[in-house]
Amino acid sequence: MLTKGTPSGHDGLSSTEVLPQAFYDRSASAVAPELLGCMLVHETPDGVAAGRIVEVEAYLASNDAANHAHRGMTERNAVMFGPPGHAYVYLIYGMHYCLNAVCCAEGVPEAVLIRALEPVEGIEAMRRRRRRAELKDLTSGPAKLCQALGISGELNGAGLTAPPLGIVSGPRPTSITRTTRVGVSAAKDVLLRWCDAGSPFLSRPIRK
DNA sequence: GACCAGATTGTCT
DNA sequence: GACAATCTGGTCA
Repeated sequence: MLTKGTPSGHDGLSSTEVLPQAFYDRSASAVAPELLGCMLVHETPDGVAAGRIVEVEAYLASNDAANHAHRGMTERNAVMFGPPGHAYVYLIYGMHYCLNAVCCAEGVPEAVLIRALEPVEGIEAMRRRRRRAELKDLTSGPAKLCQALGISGELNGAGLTAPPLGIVSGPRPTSITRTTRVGVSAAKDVLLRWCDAGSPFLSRPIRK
């Protein structure tokens, strides 16, 4: 179970702290690198699915044409304008979901896109959802990890500080690399992607 | 391994 | 009507 605050130590997940809302109450560019090494946890009817975050991207409120909220609030991106510490889940290309952690103060639309995980718990359920056996194919992409963890549009706007969804703190990777973002056509030269340089679970190889 | 095209649908102009 | 923060399978070197 997800336990807020003090460690209680049962299944390994509850023995670590869920990141509080205050953690997200900063710029996405400050939050993003600190999410590396943390554990994304989703409690599903199938059991707990969890993975260590190895790749993230920041989307900023100002001077970032790649941000969905760049042109103002719409029905789709409204969650980004809400309070920090919530999940912004959107559908891309008509068939894939992507998960963001909303950051910054309410009214300032910034978010961190979770791009890749290292599978840790619930791996058999992930294999069933993904219909793939290979560990590297389970969560090495923003849409892959949503499918593997059973995250869909129903969780858009859900809190990240209480079940069924949460991120718990973990050890920082020893080597972090900062690069340009993947797949964006606007503002593509800014370095707003952070990777655990030693992880084999990245969605794309590290490039300059 | 690298590259390319197709799938598929909500959102925005 | 065009585009999109992607994935997958097929082809080729």
